[in-house]
Amino acid sequence: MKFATWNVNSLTVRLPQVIDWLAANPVDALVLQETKMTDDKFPTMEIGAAGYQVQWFGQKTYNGVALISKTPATDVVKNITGFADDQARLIAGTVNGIRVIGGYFPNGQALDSDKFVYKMAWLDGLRAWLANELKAHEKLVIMGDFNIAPEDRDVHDPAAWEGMTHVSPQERAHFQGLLDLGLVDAYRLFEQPPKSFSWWDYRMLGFQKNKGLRIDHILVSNALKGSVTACVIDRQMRKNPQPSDHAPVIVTIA
DNA sequence: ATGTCGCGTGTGACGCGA
Repeated sequence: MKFATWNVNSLTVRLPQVIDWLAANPVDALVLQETKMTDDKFPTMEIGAAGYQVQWFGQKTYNGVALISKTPATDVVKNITGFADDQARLIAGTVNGIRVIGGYFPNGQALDSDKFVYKMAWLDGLRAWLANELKAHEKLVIMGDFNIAPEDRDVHDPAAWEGMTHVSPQERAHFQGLLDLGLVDAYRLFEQPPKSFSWWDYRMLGFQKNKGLRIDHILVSNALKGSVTACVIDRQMRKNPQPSDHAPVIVTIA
């Protein structure tokens, strides 16, 4: 089985790339972030025509997530149960007996921002809910744009990022807290090229200079850990004429 | 270091978020 995550930075703009990508990468499930559209605008027909099922949850202008799958997702949940949120950031469903969760974690903007307070609260809410999800679903995958670079090796220039969001001790403690629930970072189960990133700023030739961060992650539950055979970042998609600032990440489970 | 995108407003430059 293959599962993937991709922050598309507007599904309106990126839909043709998503359709092409699915044709080239026939995954069992793909979660999208930053669809940036209300539910009435969601391109269900086009995704259906590509041979996929889809569940979606969006809002105007910002955020928005979707769960695309070969077989229909069941027991679908939108946002974190028990955490009141007016932003569309999470979708979960069961696909082929595996609980699949797609999340667009808050950015946080700056450490002294109200948005950072929200990010911390969202992460607290996620951890509490995820603990219950893991009790109910031994086989679980949570993936998405975490907006956290877990370690310095996930940052192109750790010194330049000191004092910024995505790399702070608080955020990294939250990432570790998720792992402590019984999850593992699938990408780090394998030897990977140094300076492997999943996001590059559109500005300042970020991609061309490989000035990026690894902030898009796939965490798998301990019950699945032994079956993971590969995890890769599809950097090629960042070379498209009109790319998202994020590349897809794909995990293969035997 | 903030040079790029995408969106919404409201017709076109600008503010916002990333």
